[in-house]
Amino acid sequence: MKAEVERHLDVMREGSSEFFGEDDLRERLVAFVKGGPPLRVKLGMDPSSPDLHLGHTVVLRKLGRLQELGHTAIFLVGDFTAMIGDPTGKKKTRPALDAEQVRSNAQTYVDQVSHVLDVSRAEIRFNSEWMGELSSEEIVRLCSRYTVARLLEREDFATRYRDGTPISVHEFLYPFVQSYDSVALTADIELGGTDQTFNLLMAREIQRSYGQAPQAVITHPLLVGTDGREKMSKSLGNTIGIEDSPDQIYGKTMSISDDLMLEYFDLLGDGSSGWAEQATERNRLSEGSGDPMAFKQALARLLVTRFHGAENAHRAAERFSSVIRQKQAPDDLPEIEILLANDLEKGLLDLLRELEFTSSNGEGRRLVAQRAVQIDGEIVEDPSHRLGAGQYQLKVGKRRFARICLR
RNA sequence: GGAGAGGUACCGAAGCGGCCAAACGGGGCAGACUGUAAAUCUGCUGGAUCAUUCCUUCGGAGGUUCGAAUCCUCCCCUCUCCA
Repeated sequence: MKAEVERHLDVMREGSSEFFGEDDLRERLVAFVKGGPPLRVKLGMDPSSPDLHLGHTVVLRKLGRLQELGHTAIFLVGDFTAMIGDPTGKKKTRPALDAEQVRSNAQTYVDQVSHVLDVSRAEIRFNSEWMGELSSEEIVRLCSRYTVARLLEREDFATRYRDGTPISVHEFLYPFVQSYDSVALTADIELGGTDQTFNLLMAREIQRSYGQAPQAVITHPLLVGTDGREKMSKSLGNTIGIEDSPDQIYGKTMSISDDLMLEYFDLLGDGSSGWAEQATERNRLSEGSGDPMAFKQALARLLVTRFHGAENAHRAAERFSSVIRQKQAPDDLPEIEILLANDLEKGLLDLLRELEFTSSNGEGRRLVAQRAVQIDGEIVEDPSHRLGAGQYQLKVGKRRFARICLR
């Protein structure tokens, strides 16, 4: 009995950063193990960008594992909240989204989440469900439960206030809404990134003021983006997306720094078979021995496998080694047919733009001048180069290839 | 309501009548190096043409000037202090 409770707590702690309210939770766990109701575990996400990435999966995996222990996984889509725009960690006001955008993002979220979580057994909720109903009177009452001074304790607000960066009043509302979500869902546990600590803790107080037992809060370290600097985020363009192709996931993973790859391994690994096998190698690397490249390849394969299966992971690995390492064009490039106009020739710069390799002729000229453009393996020197009818292999930079047929 | 400060390219930030398509840093792209990297070094980084030149851009709209991102007027937005 006791061991069972500890087992649950261990899973909760694993890979986490901080755990608040553990003692209260233990009591509820004991009740659960004795046949009581499962704990309600909340994880909320804003459908502000349509794509989920590896950063989101850290916490999603945790939700999935708690689900496997028999608890209720609640995936909350913050469709109402997205219209406010989460100010967390932001240096300036985040643009609010319109209802249309939010709805379509929300739908793709649920689809994507199904890669990491058993959606059929989870409770999928939208906070517009209750927030849309809340009267102005109730909103004002909700706001009376917390003070401005306490909101300003938040690092991001404090910084912006001090630096004179604008803070709109509606941004103050965000943590209230998020807290109210916990009330509406009667959450026992809420998961989130460390950047959400404030919001998550505030929910405990709001729950208490509504006469509910406060939720436990488990925060997790933020996954650093592929740039190795900032947290992974779509707007910073440093993500590895759940919906990325096998080649993209593999290639992006290979491009991260050695330091970062260890962090990825630790945060993204879930102790399942493939990961466990690499654990000893991982320890060898942190001691300075071992083969970093082989390890990174293993990591890349594990990640591709998770989202696309072992078969695709194997193919991605092979393609990577021939295309990038041996600088060969991929052999399964689709051929693109382009019809020639009546002059029977096509200017290289126009062609590059049609393939969307460049966005202007200036950029094309630059690439030619930088000796980055190859046709059939030959570096092109002349930007005004013209191509007649025929088949060509085009290479731009390190990894942009095209097989074209001009007719 | 009063008094100041400010809005510059993807971001940060100089410029304050012509030499400004606009310094510098970051980011991005390319090349070298490498283990695929990272770090480092070099170059490029509004558009059309590349020979000159032309077009669009410095919150918005007007105006003054041969000529404005730079001066004037009005408007919009942000910040600070005081009420």
